[in-house]
Amino acid sequence: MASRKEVADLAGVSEATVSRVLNGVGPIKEETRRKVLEASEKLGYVPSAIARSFARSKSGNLGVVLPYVPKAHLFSAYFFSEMLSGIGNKARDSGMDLLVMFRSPGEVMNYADLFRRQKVDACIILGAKDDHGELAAMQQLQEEGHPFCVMNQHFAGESFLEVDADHVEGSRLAVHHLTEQGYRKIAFLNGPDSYSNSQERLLGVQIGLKEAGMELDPDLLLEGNYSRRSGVEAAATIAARLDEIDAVFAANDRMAIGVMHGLRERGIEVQNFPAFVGYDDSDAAEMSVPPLTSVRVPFYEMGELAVSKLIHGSLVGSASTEASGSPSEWPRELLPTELIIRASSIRK
Amino acid sequence: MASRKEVADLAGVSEATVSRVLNGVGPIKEETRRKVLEASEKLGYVPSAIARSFARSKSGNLGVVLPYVPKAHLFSAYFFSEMLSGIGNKARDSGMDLLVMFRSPGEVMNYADLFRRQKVDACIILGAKDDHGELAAMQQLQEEGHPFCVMNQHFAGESFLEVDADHVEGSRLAVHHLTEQGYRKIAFLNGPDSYSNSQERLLGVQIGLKEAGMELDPDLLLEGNYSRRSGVEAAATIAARLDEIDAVFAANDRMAIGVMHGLRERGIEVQNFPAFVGYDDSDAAEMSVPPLTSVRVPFYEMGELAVSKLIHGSLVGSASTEASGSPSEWPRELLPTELIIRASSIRK
DNA sequence: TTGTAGGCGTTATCAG
DNA sequence: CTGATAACGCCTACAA
Repeated sequence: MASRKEVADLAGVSEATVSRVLNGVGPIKEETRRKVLEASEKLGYVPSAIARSFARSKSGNLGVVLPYVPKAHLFSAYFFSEMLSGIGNKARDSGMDLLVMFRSPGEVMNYADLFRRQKVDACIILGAKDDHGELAAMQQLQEEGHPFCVMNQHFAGESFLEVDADHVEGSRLAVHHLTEQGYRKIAFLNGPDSYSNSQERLLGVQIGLKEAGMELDPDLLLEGNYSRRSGVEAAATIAARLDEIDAVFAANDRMAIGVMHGLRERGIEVQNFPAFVGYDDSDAAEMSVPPLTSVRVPFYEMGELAVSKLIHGSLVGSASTEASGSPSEWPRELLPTELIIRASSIRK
Repeated sequence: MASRKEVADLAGVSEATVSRVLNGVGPIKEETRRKVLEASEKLGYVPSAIARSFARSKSGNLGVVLPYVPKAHLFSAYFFSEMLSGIGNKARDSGMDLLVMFRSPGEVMNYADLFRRQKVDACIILGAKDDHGELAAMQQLQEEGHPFCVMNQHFAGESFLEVDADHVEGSRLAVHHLTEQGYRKIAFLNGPDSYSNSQERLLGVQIGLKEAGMELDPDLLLEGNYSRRSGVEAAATIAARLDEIDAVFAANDRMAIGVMHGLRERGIEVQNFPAFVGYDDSDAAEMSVPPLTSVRVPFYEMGELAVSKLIHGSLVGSASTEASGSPSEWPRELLPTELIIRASSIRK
């Protein structure tokens, strides 16, 4: 493999000049540039990313932390592959590589070490929970001035850079869609309270009901864990009170589908199903029978946005990796959600 | 951030000794070790991964190339997230980090440059196609002696390190399951021929039919592109000849479900559906209505295996990153597939 | 068992 | 506009 020195020799210039040409830095005489490029081409020279990182003290990597994926599949693959694609494409445009890490079940991630070891210049955290260890790890990142972005989770009272969708509005839309059609007895199957997303959905549901002059019946508020199985389990409750329930709004598609399955298992026919609305508008919604009305979340765009913010904020790529912006610089702006209406929620 | 020199000073040893202790290299007096560890702990010293990479000329990264994910979602997110999890966990155990890259639509990947730039020490290629550019890129890798592994795609005549599942057997099992129950008019909806997986499925189908004293009716061999949509389209053909078809085997779950949807759209009732068998045993199979019989592929395990092979083969981690093994060292061993029987294929 | 010193391939600074 | 040259932080013979 050709070295830079060989290129320099062949081009009749110094190594420094080769470097400048290849990095497009500083003013270079056109002829010199051409000579260098030719020599480099001919020799098949490729600069070492490692050496460059070393010299610049920057890895050129964007870290992406993914949640632990248990057998139960609490998290939908759709969710993450969409976000990851968005992140990946945008990162590529910015010349960064993606370093992905899976959070492990027990272990509390020490995010700061990622930076200290210089494996990443910035990072995006997906599927975080609002628990003590997680919060502390992020606060440390913040204190040490490492650029990072949290997706799909809000930490109240903190000034983290966050990217999220408007789940309050998404949930309100879902409920409004139901009440508008005359459904009055709406059960809400939410996810665990430890995700801000769940709390936001609850709020949206309450707002939606209030708009229709109703309020959430505590008996009709159920909690699952975002897995299909938990939906199946919730179906037991729902089946038992089918006469007091005419619609079900679930906090994600997997649970909505789980409930449908559970009802079927109990011999309840589709025509006797309550109306259903899910959330995420994942593949599964489209594939479900009946096709599931669902709240679309722009995961892909959220991924892109997270990268843009990280880079655009001069948090990465600029000379100073110092402090991330102040709270006021990063107001919480939410991407819009949208209701996709399918057969499951249409009044028969 | 504490430097190694400070640690050395505090511990009263040389930097080299600090390095040895932290890397567990060479014989060290227990007391020295303790002193170094203490000093390092107290100062919060964290060695720079970049500098280490530089000194060792190894990035410590395992590259994972993912296919382009089009809007059409030809590839199932399930498929990749499972493989990625398997790869990720195993890689972590081996102290490697994952560098993921998305293939872009037009561009022919130059895999070799990844290595030349030293971004990765080894790489795993997912969702490769058997086309000219792809093959050439891999041959180059092979020639230059870079360790890599191809998953889910076989390149005949090449001696690449490959990890795949036994799709011939998986397909045979699917067909056998159908013929065993007396289904005789079996339509096969395959994927594009440019994936070896499709070819293997076809072979398995032929074997399965032959075992039952039948053979594949060319009119009942359909081709989709692994997307749900292509299944919906195939449903047109199937619906038109519903009297000549009593079972459908699709090369993946998405297409199987697409066919079901297509039939429903045409007003065909579930009780008049042909038997269905899908492939991959993805989430969707379980969520489908009726639940879809499918061939389980151990994607997670395949991911783990790929990493093991790459590492175990001393292809990575050892001093020599020279040639990858000879063909005979890497015979094509296939992970077992398994038929998961659900309602869709049970004789009513 | 430990210290010394050379080298890894770039970038960046400073002269010229 | 271009050429020297000093870091960069760690690993690893080699020497002691």
